[in-house]
Amino acid sequence: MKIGELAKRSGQTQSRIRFYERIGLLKLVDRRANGYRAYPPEALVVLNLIDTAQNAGFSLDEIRRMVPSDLGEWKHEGLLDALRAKVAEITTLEGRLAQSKAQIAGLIAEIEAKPGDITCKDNARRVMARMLVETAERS
Amino acid sequence: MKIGELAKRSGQTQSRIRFYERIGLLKLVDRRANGYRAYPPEALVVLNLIDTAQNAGFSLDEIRRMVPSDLGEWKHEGLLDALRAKVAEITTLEGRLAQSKAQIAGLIAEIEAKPGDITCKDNARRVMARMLVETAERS
DNA sequence: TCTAACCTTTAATCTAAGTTTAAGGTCAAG
DNA sequence: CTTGACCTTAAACTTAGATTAAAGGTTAGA
Repeated sequence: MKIGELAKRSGQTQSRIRFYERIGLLKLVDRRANGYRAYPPEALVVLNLIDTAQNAGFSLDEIRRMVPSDLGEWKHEGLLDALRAKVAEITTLEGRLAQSKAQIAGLIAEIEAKPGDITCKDNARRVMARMLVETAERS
Repeated sequence: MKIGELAKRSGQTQSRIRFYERIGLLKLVDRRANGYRAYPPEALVVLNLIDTAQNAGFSLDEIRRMVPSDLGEWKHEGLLDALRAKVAEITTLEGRLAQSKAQIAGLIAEIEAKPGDITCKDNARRVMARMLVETAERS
């Protein structure tokens, strides 16, 4: 399979596929006499794997460490550790997002609760004072 | 207040404070005769505000659009819209994270459920087949 | 043979949010 | 008057994950 076909079948750009090769992520490639890249069908599997892992939040660097690229010898214990670490990481991130969301929601409520008889400027001051309290609490 | 003091009191680096000024985020600054920057106390408030907003997940670009920098005229309706949009964005992100987490957790379970009588290589194939199914389902 | 579709390479460019470096001006103390 | 702390600028560099451009080689079909 030439790169154009692999690109079409994997849904990725040629430049991206060449980039993965350059950074040592996709080693499953040969060369024909004319210099063209020749991919075995497994290359499609690897590209899908990379895409899946990336969607799960792994960086290309992490993926390179996890995927053996020859597709047959997973350094199994390291992989499990990486997966568990990633779950923990996501959990942490979820906590931070929930906090941010609550903070913003609170701010919206604060702004909307404008007494109506005070000026916009005064409301701004009131809201700002509240935000600074939150900032102080966070640190 | 000179930049050194502002940096110390805000907990940010001088280069960062100059950078904020350069991109038009911190306009609350004067110059002394010698060329030194002179900050009013409110600059500290603005820096805290930027920090808070950034922690809530806003980009500097978004912050610039939201914060009027003269600290007294909030284009109120735009701010509320931005805040609501950010809450929606966080909610979307939370959904994606939950999905990723579930996917990884499933993968961990799959790997650990290795029958015990098959080889590591065969288990790799089994797990990979499973991952590719998930990839296909996602697209 | 011409042309269009493919393929190759290296190097530059992009975004975000800054940091670092180089070269130099200002100021207070001893 | 010199030393050290502080300030100035512009420009280059950083990371991640690519994309784009420039310049050129290969191949299939009419």
